Formats: sequence, C-alpha cells, structure tokens
Amino acid sequence: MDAKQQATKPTVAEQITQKADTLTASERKLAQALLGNYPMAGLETVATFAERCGVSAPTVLRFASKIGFDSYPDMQARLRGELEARLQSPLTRSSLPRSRNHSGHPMGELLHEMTEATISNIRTSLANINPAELQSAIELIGDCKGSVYLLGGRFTSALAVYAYEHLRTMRSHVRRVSGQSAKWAEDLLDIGKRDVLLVFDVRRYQADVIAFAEAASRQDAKIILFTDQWLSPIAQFARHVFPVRIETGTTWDSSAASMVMLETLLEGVGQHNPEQVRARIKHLEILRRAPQS
Amino acid sequence: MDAKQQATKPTVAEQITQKADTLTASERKLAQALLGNYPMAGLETVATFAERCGVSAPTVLRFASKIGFDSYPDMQARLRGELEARLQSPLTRSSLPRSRNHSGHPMGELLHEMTEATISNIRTSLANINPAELQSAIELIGDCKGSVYLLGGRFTSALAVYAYEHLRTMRSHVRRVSGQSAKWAEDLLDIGKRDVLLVFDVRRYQADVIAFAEAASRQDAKIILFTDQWLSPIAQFARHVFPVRIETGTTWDSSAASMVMLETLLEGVGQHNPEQVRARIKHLEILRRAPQS
DNA sequence: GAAATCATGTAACGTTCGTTACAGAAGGGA
DNA sequence: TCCCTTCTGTAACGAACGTTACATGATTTC
Repeated sequence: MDAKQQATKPTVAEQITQKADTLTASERKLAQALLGNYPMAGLETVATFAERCGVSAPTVLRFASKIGFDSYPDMQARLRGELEARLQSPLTRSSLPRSRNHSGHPMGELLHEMTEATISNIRTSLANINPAELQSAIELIGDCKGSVYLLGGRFTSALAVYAYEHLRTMRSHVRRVSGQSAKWAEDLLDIGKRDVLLVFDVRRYQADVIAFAEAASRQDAKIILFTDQWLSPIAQFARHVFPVRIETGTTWDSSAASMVMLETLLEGVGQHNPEQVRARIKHLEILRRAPQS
Repeated sequence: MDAKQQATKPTVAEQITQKADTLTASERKLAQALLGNYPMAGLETVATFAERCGVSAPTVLRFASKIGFDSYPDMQARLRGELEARLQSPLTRSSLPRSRNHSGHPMGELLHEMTEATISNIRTSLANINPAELQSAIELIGDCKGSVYLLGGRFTSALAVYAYEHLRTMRSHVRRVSGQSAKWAEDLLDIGKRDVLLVFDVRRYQADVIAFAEAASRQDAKIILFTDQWLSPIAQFARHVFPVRIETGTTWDSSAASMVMLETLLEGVGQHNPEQVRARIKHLEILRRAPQS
C-alpha cells in the first residue's frame, strides 16, 4: 500500500542524481552537501548554504535552477514536503511485535497496522493538546447561553452527527447544520455572538464549510475547530483549534483520533455541569416513557 | 553547526508546555498549531505561521519571546536542531520523544485517561478479531451484487453515516436507513437476499434497530453487525459479528474502537477491488468538475 | 599562445522578512 | 454600565533575503 504516489513526483534527491553529470565543480559541492545532510541543508538560506559550501549565492541559485526548479524557495517547498512526509511515516513502519493470532493471515496484517497507526495518532494528538485550551472549549460550550451549532464536511459530518446526539442530551439549543450547503444560509441567519459553532474540517478542506465558518465568524459566533495537523483555513477564525493526526498510511484518512478528542471534549462538557446534565437526562426519560402526544 | 546542543537543553515543546498557562488566547492557538505539526509549523515564516493561525505577525513574535527566545529565527534555529537530531537517529525512539506533561491540570488528567482507556479498548478489540471473519465481511461487501444498507442507533448512527460516505465512493448501490424509524418500513420493502445490511448497535440496544435487522434477516439479507462485547440481540441474525469495547470509565460509552474497526473494514473493502474503486473515484472527480447540469 | 567559452564571484536591485511603536479592541471587575 | 487592564492588529522601519546583470577568472580549443 505504499509508494504509489511517487511516480509522478520525483524527490529532490532524485532530480539531483539525474542531472548529476551536467553539474559543474561548485554545483557538485552543493549537491554533495545537500545529499549529505538531506534535506536540512537545503532549508537554510541561500547565503548560509552558499557560505557553508564555499561558493557564492548565485551559484546556489543556478544549481537550484539547473536541477529543475523555478526558484530557490520553490526547491525548499519541495524539500519541506518530503521532510514532513518522512516525519510522519514512522507511524506505519511499526516497530512493535506482531500481536496474537494475527500472524500469517493478510487481514491480520491489516488489523495490526490499523491498530498501531491509529494508536500512534491518538497518542500524538492528545499528548499535544493543551489542557487549558480544552478547558476553555468545554466552558465555552457548557456555559454558552445561545445555541451550539454543529457542522462537518463530507466525511467529518459523521463526527458532527455524533457530537449533536451527545450534546443534545446535555443541553438545549443544539443545532446541526446539515443537508445541502445551499440551504445553510438559513441556519446562518440565526447565528450571532451568543452562539458557538463546533466545526469539523480536515484536508481537502471543503469550500462550503469554510465559507460557513467565515460567515459565522463575521457574525461574531465563537468557533471551535477540529482539524488535522495542517490546519483548515477555518483556524484563522476559530477561537479554539484542536489539530489531530489523520494519517494511517492507508488509502483514506482516519477520523479515529478526532473521535477520541471529541469524546474527551464531550466528557468534559458533561462533567462541567453534572447536575444540570443529570436533571436533563432524567427529564428526557420521563418524557420518553410517556410519548405520543 | 551548533556544538552546544546539550542534553540539558529543554526542547521547544517543553518550553511551550512550561509556559502554557501564561499564554493568551491567540498564543494558545499558535502553541496548538505548532505542537500539532511539530516542528514543521515553526519553520515557516512569521507571516505564514501567523496567517495560518489567523493571528497577526507581532503575536507570533510575542509568542516566541514569551516562551523564552530572543527572536523568531532564534526559535527556528532550535527547532531545526531538534529536527536534525531526530533525523540523524531514526532508530532511537524517533517519532515520539515527548510524552507531554499533563500533570497538574485537571483536564490533563482527562486527556490522559481518555487516551489510555481508548487505546486499551482498541488493542483489546482488534486483537480479538478473527482475520478470517474480517476477510469474509470484506468480501461480502466488496462482491455484493445487490445493495449495501447502513443502519445505526442513536449514537452509532454517526458510524453509519461515516460508513455510508466511504462506501459510496467505492461502489454503487449503497443506501442509508435514516430518519424516523416509523419510515424504515419503506427501506425494508426493497431488501432481499442479494443485499447486505451493515448495522451498528451497542448497549441500550435499540428496539427499532433490532426489529429492522430481524425483518431484514427474515428477507434473507446478509447482516454484518458492529456491537459491543455483550452482543446486541442482532447477533442472532447476523452472519458476521464484530464486538468492540466501548467502556472508558466515563459517563458515556465510546465509539472510538468501533470507528477503528470500521475504518479497517473499509480499508479492506477498498483493497479488495482496488482498480474498480480507483476508476470510480476518477469518474466521480470528472463529474464533479463538470457540475450544474 | 590567443581566442572563445564556460564557470564563478561582485555588486546592486526590488522584495520580503522580522521587528518595533503605537493605537484601537476586547475582556474583566467594580 | 463604566473604567481599567490586557490583549491584539496596523503601520512603519531597517535588515536580510532571493534574484539579476555584469565583470572577472578559469578552462578549453584551435
């Protein structure tokens, strides 16, 4: 399940080796330095990189140009991308021993990989959440006098649904923004400064979701955002941002870590006003027992 | 470059954690973003980092200053050093050197408890799944000539929504049984022996969900059940049962382990017919690019 | 050995960066 | 509600950046 996306995009290192025999003496020095401390050396400034190799700045630029980049920052961007990918790849090449009865069977592999990748995501994500930030978000939802709106994208709408069902048992005035995005404007009408928008948006950030959040922000709603580590643009308008890992090395991104983070938040909201929640649940059960008005 | 990189020097992440409670709202957003995508986010320019988080450049500088750096480039240098060190020793506990210090703050406790409880649930649940069982379920969905129906209860409907969105990208004839249960009978009309019902039902097993599954079973539909360790009554009619742990010691049950199990199943279905799925996604993207008939 | 070609450094350009001072906005307490 | 404190963005500055044109030096070719 690996290395199917590399065919279209060669790495910087590959580009260098490809053009290796056309490089001049100074350029070879640069190439060796970069490959020797890959890719960190290429992330320095032109001047620094040049000085370290004992060449001039223009030589560095000619080098970048020769191996196929429009500009030096262009090359850096690519190096950055590779580095980022490399940093989070250790999740998949799991170092732990095989668990139990899974050995041999191909589906056992899958189970094991998904388990470890997801656990890694959860650990990394929640370990980096600031407790105070969580506390503030909990209070924002728990003490909110207005309405709490839930919104998600294509895959994350499931999280919005989940949050909706839980919050509804804990407090009144919980609304889910659902259906076709063309109709969201109606929900937007009511949103104001006393309201909170809990929005889920991970990569392939959805334009309609972003637009809704931005509009809500302009109407002074408080926004809590669940997103991935690269941050949805909504982060700009959000009061609280919770970035979680979503990559498992498989075809699709995972919402498991987001789910755990969400459940943590929900549990926190419940604990924030325990007696109110308990009273509400009790009331709800009474109404359920005497239904069909 | 820096020979003074000592073991005694605290990492940037640690410095952030240390000053966490003195940070302002905007600064916390920066902290969250940096820790969420550590350390890459901090290697961007001030302007980029600021914009991504929706704050101004000076706020970023005040942040860097507050956590103990003389300048922004100063902080970047340190992040670079950490990164370089990590890259040079990929074998020695590469990706997770820091288990953040949540102690002290009550929400830190909560984060930690939820993390560990959930991970325990996932490990236990997936370790006990029979790979052959998973394989069969994958083939059942992947090779199903009829329709795949999704159904969930109050809280598990979120999982049904999630599965629906994924399966829809992988194959045709995927339907979600939604809305008021009184209207489910209409869906039931179409269900037959060529169809598969993927149903989610955890404790406080919902009567209407059970009834639907039983009816579908009588009409010879194949049932795949996601439930908890105590097994929903639907297990009696189900061809494949996946029991997962849902307890976390908190007020509410958790769907996190179910989510991981579901994602594993979905990944398996995707891998089962990779070329078909890829063709379908491609087709879908073409249709999306030429919308508004 | 002279001329041509290529590689490289110098110097200057406009741009973008990090940084600072200051004024306005937001939030909390009486 | 008002005031005071704290927080935050705007605007301006110098410095450093990537980039380019051009001159110098090295190397090759006849």
